[in-house]
Amino acid sequence: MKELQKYLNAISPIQDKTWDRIELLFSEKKLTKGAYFIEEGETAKQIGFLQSGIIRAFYRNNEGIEYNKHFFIQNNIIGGYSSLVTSMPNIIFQQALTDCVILVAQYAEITKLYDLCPDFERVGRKLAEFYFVEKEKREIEIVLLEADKRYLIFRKEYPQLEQLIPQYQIASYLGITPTQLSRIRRKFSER
Amino acid sequence: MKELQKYLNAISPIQDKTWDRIELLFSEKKLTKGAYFIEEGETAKQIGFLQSGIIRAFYRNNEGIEYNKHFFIQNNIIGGYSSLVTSMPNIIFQQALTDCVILVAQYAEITKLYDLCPDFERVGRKLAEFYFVEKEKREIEIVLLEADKRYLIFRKEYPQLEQLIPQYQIASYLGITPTQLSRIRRKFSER
DNA sequence: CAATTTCATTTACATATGTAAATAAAGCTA
DNA sequence: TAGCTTTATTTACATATGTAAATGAAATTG
Repeated sequence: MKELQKYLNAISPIQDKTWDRIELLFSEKKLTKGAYFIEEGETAKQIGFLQSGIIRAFYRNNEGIEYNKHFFIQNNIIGGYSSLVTSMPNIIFQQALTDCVILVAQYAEITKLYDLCPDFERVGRKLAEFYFVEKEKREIEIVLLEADKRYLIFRKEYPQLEQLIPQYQIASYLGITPTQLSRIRRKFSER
Repeated sequence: MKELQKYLNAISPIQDKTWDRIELLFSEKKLTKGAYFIEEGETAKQIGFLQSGIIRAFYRNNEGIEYNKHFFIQNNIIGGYSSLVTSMPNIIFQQALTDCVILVAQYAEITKLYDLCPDFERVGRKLAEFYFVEKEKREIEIVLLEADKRYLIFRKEYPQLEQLIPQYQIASYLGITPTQLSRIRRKFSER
């Protein structure tokens, strides 16, 4: 719990009594490798905080081809934001790539608390803004940079991850096939 | 002004007296073709509502290569959202592709009004959420679809635009060269 | 209207990436 | 540990896209 408090406080300061209320909303839950935090067809209801483990957020098209939109690592908020705010079924799913421990809260409870604690609502808004900026950056990377450059950015952004998850998950994040990632890796190791 | 009121009301209802205050913040401004609403290096201060004309939002990298992130058409909000919320210099610029008439307000005045009118703040929040969802959709398109499919989506999304702006602007939106767009267009017209 | 500039298309070639199948390596399980 | 399954790499070929330069068409301007 301590880590969640630290995380929220770093975004925007929250009062101690606000934290007392927040704490009550979250409870610990375990996800084993391969299990889903958000599944196909569901409408998102919960929000989480990843205490340990790795989760991927991904999209799957009609032909079953998947694209990894994002990897979540320790001490980050998880949950289907678009689905939460639109109340439409998820099109982005979230799955544990390793065993995970998460803190889970009902999103409806969170928004209720927004009404009572403006300092907490500010955290929520800033978080959304931060995600927006991140997304803008990634969109530009995807269009303007080639896969080898994006691979280097991935390694910088997630230094630990490369050892922990399969190559084909990384390829999917980069928007290329495992074949192509293999070629890129060979190219870099040859020098 | 009427159109702006309609636009905001459609997102979330605003009271008449709230609208009276909003109206005071906006004033009309003209942009001639080629002029910038947001320029390089600046930090965004203003927000606008496009009454007529076309504006492109684009990114330019170190080598001067540009990527059109978005086209704004009539009756849409414009402005450098990321820069407004982070107070960092713009990395996305906005330029008129045709002569434009816009309504302009100081963003600081807008946020001040949020404090007074919760119904207006709700509009702001919903708008941000809507943008977020749009972005998620576009990210998926870019990674998962090939240029010819994205071209068809562009034509559906902006039916009028193809006649009004140069092909190379469209190519830049699709993340390809004018050469490649030309090939794609030929492919479609051959059938 | 002629000249100039801007834009779109085409051409030829190079490269990045995809697909499908084979092989190699690593990890898991009975 | 042996055998099975999953994952990673390699190979051969096809295709999408890029680059650079030439050409053609359209728009603009003096």
